Amino acid sequence: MIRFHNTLSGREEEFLPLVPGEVRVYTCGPTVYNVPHIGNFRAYVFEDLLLRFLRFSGYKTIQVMNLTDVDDKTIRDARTAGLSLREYTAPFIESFFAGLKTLRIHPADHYPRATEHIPDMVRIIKGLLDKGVAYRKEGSIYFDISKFPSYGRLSGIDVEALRTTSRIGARLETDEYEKESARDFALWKAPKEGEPFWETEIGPGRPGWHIECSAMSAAFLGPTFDIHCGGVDNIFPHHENEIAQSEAYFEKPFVRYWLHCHHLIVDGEKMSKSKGNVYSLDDLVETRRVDPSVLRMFLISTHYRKVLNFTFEALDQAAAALKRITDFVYELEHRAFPDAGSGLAGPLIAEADAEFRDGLGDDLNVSSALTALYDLIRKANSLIREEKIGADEARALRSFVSQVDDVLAVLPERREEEVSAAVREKIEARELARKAKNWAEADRLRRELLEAGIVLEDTKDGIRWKIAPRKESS
RNA sequence: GGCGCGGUACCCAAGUGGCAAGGGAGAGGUCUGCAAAACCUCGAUUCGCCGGUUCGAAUCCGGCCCGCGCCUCCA
Repeated sequence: MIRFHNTLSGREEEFLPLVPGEVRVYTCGPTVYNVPHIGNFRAYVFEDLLLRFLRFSGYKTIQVMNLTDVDDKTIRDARTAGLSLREYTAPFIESFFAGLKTLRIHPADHYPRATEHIPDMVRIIKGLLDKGVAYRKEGSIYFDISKFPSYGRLSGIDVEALRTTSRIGARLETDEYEKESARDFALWKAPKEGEPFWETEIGPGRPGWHIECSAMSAAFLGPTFDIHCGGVDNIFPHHENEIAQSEAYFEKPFVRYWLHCHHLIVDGEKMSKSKGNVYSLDDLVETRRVDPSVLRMFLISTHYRKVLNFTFEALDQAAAALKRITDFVYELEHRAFPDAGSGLAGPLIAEADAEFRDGLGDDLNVSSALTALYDLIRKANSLIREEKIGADEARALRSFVSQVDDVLAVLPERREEEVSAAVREKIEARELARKAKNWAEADRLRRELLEAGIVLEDTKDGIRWKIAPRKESS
């Protein structure tokens, strides 16, 4: 059984898709006015884990991720740069997709752009006007939240309090607003001098932020779909407003399960430009040479509904944890196993498999799932040591780890295990020195190789070497 | 002020009524020329604090303290 914590109910619920065997998922994507940071990627990695697990569990998945390529900031910055929206956003979109690849995030089925779905949005806005739940004011169109009784259900916000209160108890004079209520939100914004706008049947202008998700999710997934994900900051107002628009227009339930991931903080503090602690993927992977697998391991290993604290020490710990898995795989692939095994590997795998599935099925409890894997590794290593794992069993274990990694996707890409002739010669020279019991020379060469990222292991079956994981440098 | 998340060993982190998972780091040991890898052993009489319920609580209830997030078109 799969259970997810649904923000709508505030508790865990059994997950059953609308159409048996098929899951439709909408994941809030990037606003492409800037290079995405690792906090953004935490959300995408979480969503990737979710989708991978659903497929691992036998579901067919359809995933849509939007690209918000028109909003206030995008317009503002494009204007400053003297570029069109399309020109301005192109490099950020590219950076976003490059990041997905780096972190081995499986591509969504569709990446619709807001600017390419204006007609879909206009249709909904027009419908909302016709139904009387939206109104025009000075060229803009607003959604009237008083016409949507369940407004506030997702976020648990009291609409009455919202109407008169901003933060810290400060009262707002609602009369001063153009909108009829302080918290009515814009569906369509009147054109402003020098800003891009679209000529449409509801008049010239550009879309409000929330409407794109209502329009594009319906276009690809239908008016009702299974899962909608995003960061916790989107619960209010973004997702609350999406529900209002979609349900008021389609008169059908919008999303069945809302899954929100918490934020990533850095050194215990919120990422912010003023603190200078905002990291992009390139800052870590290119500049500091952090292994992308290690970064993914780090991002994945804290439960998605908890705040994740990014520190370089935590990254080192993730690297150590990952190494435990990669060393196990290395052992399975490079050791000479006896022909006959003990028959103990099968039950071990079955047990780990069940625990792994149960763990992730429990609202993506990665800790439990990883424990299943580590338990298997410890027990299997123990059997390997006792020569109780046969060649077939080693293959079965390797295959199980691969299956698990279809979900986690943390094992490094298979590196070409080729090194330069110079390194190869050095390894041989070190072997000769060792055979001659010239320990000083052998150790010196080993140290040199280690600095070049080559780890040597002397086993009773002979020398073997592996490429050390990349270690970040600051 | 409202809504929400969290406080479990040196670090990370599961567990949500019945003897406190797992990973890392650390200590000791086996193996090894030495390492590396691996395995074994050790490690919280205790789960932010104080009360309460219970045969029994990290887990339920009440109160308090601390950290953090959102309530600004920030995932």
